[in-house]
Amino acid sequence: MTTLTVDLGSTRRTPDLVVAAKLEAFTRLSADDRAALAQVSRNVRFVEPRRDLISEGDRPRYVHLMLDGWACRYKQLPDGKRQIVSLFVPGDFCDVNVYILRSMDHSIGAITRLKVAMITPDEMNALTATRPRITQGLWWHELVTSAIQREWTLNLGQRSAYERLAHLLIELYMRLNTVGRAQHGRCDFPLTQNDLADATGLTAVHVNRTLQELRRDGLIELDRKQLQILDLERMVDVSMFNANYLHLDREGRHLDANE
Amino acid sequence: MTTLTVDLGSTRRTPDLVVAAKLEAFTRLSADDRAALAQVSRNVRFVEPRRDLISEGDRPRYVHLMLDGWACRYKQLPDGKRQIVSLFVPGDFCDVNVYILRSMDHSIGAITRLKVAMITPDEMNALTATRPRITQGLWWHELVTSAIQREWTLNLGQRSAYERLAHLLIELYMRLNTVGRAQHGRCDFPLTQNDLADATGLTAVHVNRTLQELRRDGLIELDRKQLQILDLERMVDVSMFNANYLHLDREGRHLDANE
DNA sequence: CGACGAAAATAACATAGATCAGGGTGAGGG
DNA sequence: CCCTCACCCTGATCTATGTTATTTTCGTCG
Repeated sequence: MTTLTVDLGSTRRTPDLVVAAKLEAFTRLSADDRAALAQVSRNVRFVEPRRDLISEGDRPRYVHLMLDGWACRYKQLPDGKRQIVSLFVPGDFCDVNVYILRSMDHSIGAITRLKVAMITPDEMNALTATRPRITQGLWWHELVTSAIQREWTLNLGQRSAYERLAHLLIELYMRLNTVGRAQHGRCDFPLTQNDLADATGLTAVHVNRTLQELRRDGLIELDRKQLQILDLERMVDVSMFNANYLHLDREGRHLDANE
Repeated sequence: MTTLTVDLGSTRRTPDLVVAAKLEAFTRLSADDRAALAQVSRNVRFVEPRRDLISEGDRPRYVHLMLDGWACRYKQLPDGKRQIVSLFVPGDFCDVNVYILRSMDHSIGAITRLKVAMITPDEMNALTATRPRITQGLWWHELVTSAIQREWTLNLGQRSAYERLAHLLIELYMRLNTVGRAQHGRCDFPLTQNDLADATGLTAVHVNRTLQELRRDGLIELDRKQLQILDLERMVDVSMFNANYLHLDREGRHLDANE
């Protein structure tokens, strides 16, 4: 993980292979590993914002891999309420193994325009059969995904609106940072206040009020889909953010506040 | 765990092998498969109520399998708040593959006295290398566990206290039913109102009031750790319960309301 | 450039659920 | 047999967040 110095020239380390960046948060990959990942990402599909990549009830046929753009998993209740249960950023896999199930119990929707790789079960099997580090990496990825889901449960169950939003912002910043899409406290942030409301179990009105509080307190700037975290340390503090659940603990790896 | 009262002759299908019952909700198992599961469950440990099976920060060394009793995953915040993020009932695995991680990001605590099998990574590998149906079953189990975690997110984010509690009660009833520990709307229910509060993100006071509403509305009886669901259909209705996320959809299998 | 729709902001008011402060009850243990 | 401790229950009050409704800003597209 190389650090960047100047605020801006933000060269992306692996513009073409975010997945590799993601898995390398856990394990080192060989050139062959990277080639295998690239190989498996050839079958690409684009999804327009606000369209579903896959809908509740569909039979899952592929493993999806986010190459670019943001997406969300969501569930809808008969009374119309919607909960975003998780978010996908570049480098995230949807569900290694989903195709075991008969039908999706939730939908996956595009937030921005999406570039996704569609990987067949056969390709997945070939990958895991021949590339043990990737296999390990995928298991790690699944474990982290579960850990994030648990943290969201905690977030919704126990944190106030203010803490909850701060926590979500840090999490996303951290996740983007590990794939080289966030530095110096700054990252793209395409969620609308409505999306944030659906993700945090709050109202859009209250999200609006609370974001303003965060701004007033000098913690963040958020404007035109750009997030700037002004004081990460205080953000971590007020939201009781503990990064252990992201399991970014490869040997020799460490995150540094201004990275 | 001995069964209760009169009511009916509730014969348990697989008293000694709950896991098998669980996995058979998804796939058929051969006699050899069952033998392998029994084999791997030899190394047993007991945990007293309110003690941790494993604590946040510990390095995970085994896969745990619940042979008897109830447990919960929980996370604690620096300000003392506690969230139960999931519940384990007999037949549940803790985390196939956890041992990949350096340290636990949450604790697992016993609710009742617990009988757990401790399975080593080697044993797991041997199991998955030789028993493909079990391997498939374990993947299914992991997918269902994730789906439950997402449903909890939805539950906390969008349902009212009344709906939320009703939903949780049905889920647990269903899960117990698939391993033969619940029939005719009745099952053991060892959670205190405090536990329920920690699991639903409510106050114990409000859980109390809400349970009384559920009783008043003729939906449940809950007394001395025994739950009776009086009107499953209405419960499903008011809580907007949709069983699809449990993926109990093996061919030829179906749940029936009074089972 | 103007105009239209989506997103953000504001304000007044309503309420589910939290908080606080007790009181009651029943099962196990000495 | 009574004590005790955990659990359950109750009532009064408070507040974080929801609701409804309207206005303002912004980005895009003709």
